[in-house]
Amino acid sequence: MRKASLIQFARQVIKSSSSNCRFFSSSPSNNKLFVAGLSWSVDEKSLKEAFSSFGKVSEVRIMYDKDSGRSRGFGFVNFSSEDEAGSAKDAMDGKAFLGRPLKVSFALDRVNREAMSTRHSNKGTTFSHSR
DNA sequence: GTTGAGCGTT
Repeated sequence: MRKASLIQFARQVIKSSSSNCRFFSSSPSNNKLFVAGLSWSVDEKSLKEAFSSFGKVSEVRIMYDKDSGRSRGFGFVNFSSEDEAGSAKDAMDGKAFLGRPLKVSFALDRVNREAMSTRHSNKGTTFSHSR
């Protein structure tokens, strides 16, 4: 048996069980990585360049503050495979990036954009009529 | 010009 097969086996169990994946894997997410401890001057392309060295980065999302426009100091990195995500996490977690110790862990899937807004079917009232 | 644990749409 291979250790890679163990991961694939875990994924099948995750797909089979809707929410019990926490018991089979230490990672709540497969290829989504939560990156914190960043400097406030770090942007998405910098993190992508840093993490793409360990694997194929599919998406990089850094959270910014809408009140000040500056970065909140944390973000998310999506990898093409969980193996690369785990390698990047194991490699970048605890290391330093732009002068600050990096904190990398698996991300919690907070929301799916596909199921986000579809509730605007309510079109009976019109606020534009206020005068 | 600032600050420093965290899990999301800026």
